[in-house]
Amino acid sequence: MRLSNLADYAVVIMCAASRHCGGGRVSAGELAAETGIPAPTVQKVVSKLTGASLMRSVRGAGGGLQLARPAAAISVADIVEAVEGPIALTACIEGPDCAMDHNCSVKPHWPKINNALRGALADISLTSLTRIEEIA
Amino acid sequence: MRLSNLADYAVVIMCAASRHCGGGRVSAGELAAETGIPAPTVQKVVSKLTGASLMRSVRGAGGGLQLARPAAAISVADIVEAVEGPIALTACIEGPDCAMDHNCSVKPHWPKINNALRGALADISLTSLTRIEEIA
DNA sequence: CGCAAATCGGAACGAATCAGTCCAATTTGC
DNA sequence: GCAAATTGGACTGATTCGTTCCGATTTGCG
Repeated sequence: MRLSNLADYAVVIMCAASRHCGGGRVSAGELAAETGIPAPTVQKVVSKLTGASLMRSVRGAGGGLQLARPAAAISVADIVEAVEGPIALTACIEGPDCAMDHNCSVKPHWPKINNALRGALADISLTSLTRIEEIA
Repeated sequence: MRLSNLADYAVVIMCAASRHCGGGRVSAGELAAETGIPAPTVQKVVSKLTGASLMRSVRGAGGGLQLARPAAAISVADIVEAVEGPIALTACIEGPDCAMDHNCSVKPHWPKINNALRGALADISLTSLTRIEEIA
């Protein structure tokens, strides 16, 4: 019940990138300096984010990163899924690895729980995270 | 965004124990045979469950396990917290390990997300998991 | 009253995933 | 054409998770 540090970093990085979205492209080193995350780690997170088409990357001198979509259209659920894969609490949903399988009475109920969690995370968008005065 | 196998097993074990709750005590080996989980693993999960006062254990010959509370009063959130610790997506909530600390604009919003997730899990009780006909 | 069986509890080992770091490929600007 | 800058992927080390085994405790029976 605790997401990995990579996903945590991804949220912080996306939040920092949303501020520079209007200014165009931002380099990975710039994001590392602003977030305090080690530069190589930022690169790793960014690579996953671009792979999930959440960010757009421009290579070469003067290149950098920028959000692929408006900040309002990106939710925490999207970022978490991009870094940690699909939001599924149990592995038995995808493949039949559980020995019980047919006799497991709990199995049919997991999708309901997964949807509840995903919905809770989908309600949080990047704009709501940048609004620092809306905490209380 | 995926809970550990231990927590998954804990939910299945608690669900299996709830059926034997009326019959009194159940041995760990019995639960292992019904759930298909390796017996030693069941013991480990049970030890954590009893430590969290979710189950009551009786040692000695003829002993066994039983639910400490009615099944309706136990939620998935309780079981997950018992096995995996408090439901907190990020570690920065408890201790100041993040270098940003004061400048992190995302930090104040995590409790809201954590509460949303915990609420989603708290709505699922053991009785709702045993009701197999209420899936759809 | 002593013995034996059965059970829970904790500790140790191995494996897998995760976090962090480094180097190579590519592209733009001069 | 050259050089600088940046992304992308691959490797190493560490932490945590999962599994297994052994010991301590308690009850039932002879």
